[in-house]
Amino acid sequence: MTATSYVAEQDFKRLNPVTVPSTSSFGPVGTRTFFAGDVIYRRGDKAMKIYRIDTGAVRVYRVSPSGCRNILAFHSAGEWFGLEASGHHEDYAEAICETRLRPFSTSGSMPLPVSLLDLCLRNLSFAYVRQSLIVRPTAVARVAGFIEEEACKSAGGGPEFELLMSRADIADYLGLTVESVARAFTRLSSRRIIRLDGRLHRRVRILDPSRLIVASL
Amino acid sequence: MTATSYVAEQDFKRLNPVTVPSTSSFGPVGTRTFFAGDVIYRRGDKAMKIYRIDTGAVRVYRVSPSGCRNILAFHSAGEWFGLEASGHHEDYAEAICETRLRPFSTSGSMPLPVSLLDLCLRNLSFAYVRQSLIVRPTAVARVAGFIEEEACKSAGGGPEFELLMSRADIADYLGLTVESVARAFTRLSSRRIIRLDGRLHRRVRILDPSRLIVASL
DNA sequence: CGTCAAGTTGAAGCACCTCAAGCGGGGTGG
DNA sequence: CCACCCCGCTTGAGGTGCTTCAACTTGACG
Repeated sequence: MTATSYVAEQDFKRLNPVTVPSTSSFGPVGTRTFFAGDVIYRRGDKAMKIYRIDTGAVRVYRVSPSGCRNILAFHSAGEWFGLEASGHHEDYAEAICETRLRPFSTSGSMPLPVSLLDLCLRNLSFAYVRQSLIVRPTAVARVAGFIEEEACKSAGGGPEFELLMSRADIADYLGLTVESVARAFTRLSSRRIIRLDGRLHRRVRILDPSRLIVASL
Repeated sequence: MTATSYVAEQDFKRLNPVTVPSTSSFGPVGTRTFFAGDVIYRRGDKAMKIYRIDTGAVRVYRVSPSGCRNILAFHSAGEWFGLEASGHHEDYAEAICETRLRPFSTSGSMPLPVSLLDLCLRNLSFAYVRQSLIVRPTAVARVAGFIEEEACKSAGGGPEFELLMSRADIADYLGLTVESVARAFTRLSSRRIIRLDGRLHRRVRILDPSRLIVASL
């Protein structure tokens, strides 16, 4: 179980053209833009805001005492994250691609456009789904379940969609190694259950939804 | 019905700063008693109440499409459970041993003695802890982490405590088989990190806390 | 064209799972 | 009272699948 290096995508970010974070007058706090690998908050930071994703995607993770990164959740457009029980963040949040966020202060008197309880229940529900993913016995089952999940989130159930996250991110989310994830993808691909295309093989087309479900059991 | 009543040492001061008024002041809802294996609610039941545990312990689980039981959480004295996002329960709840509960209606006009948001945040926090447990690579690491967790919850960090749940429960919680859990226990035991005693070897004494931590990494 | 990052593939080793058998305590019935 | 059964736990042997380490491919960028 190798600890993944997080330096990688930050280097990648430096190659991207730098744009000024737009401070459009949207509500009490403006929109902020992040690039792949940018840190949104760190463990230990004061938790005073919650964030809504306009475009892009975010990974929320913790680092175990042994140094392994453990991704708790991927959040994509329309979702909220950043709510903490205590006054400080217990985890890290990073953009996995170009991402526009709207922060909302939780301490201010400004009314929030979302119920904190609903938000929390939704994230709890996500957590339970992930738990049922991780305990699946084989790597193929976990990856197949992950693909189903992403298909629902990204494409509204449509057959084709783009994975925003790297294989390493998926591995740290599913509790597998990068190699096992890659092998699971190729196995599903060679069995004609999915097809992989595009840059870094991150474009997924589900060819046989019913066999994908069978594979995920 | 097996009247196997494991009388748990309760000190329910720890997690909840909320003080619960006596049942009488809350009118219609009283205390209910369950025995080991009794069902508290089922998947599909209308979710109209939340429950506070007075004494005993509860397992909350789901059943995967493939028929595997997946335990999401163990709750013990002082903790709350049963809150659902939708109007129906997505999971099952059963008593692990003799358990006294206080149900509180969430729909009534009666004020609740606990913040639903706090409750939800706490359960989310539990879920994240469990996730970091499950992804640990080896069976010994998972079981060691589980023992630490239970020591904190049951004995307030004390060196000796009683496991309320069976090895099968632990297995379904950690994503392992019963045999692997048993082997991990014996391994920790023969390495003099813990000692197992009592009925069904459920009494655990932590002999070497620091090596337990090392084993859990 | 060289470099680097991300992904894929191969080979060897080990950990977990499966199946099976063996304990041991508690409860039941003769 | 004692034998028996049942259930939970433990232990053993064999097979499978994941991890580890390593090499290779591909695409992007300068």
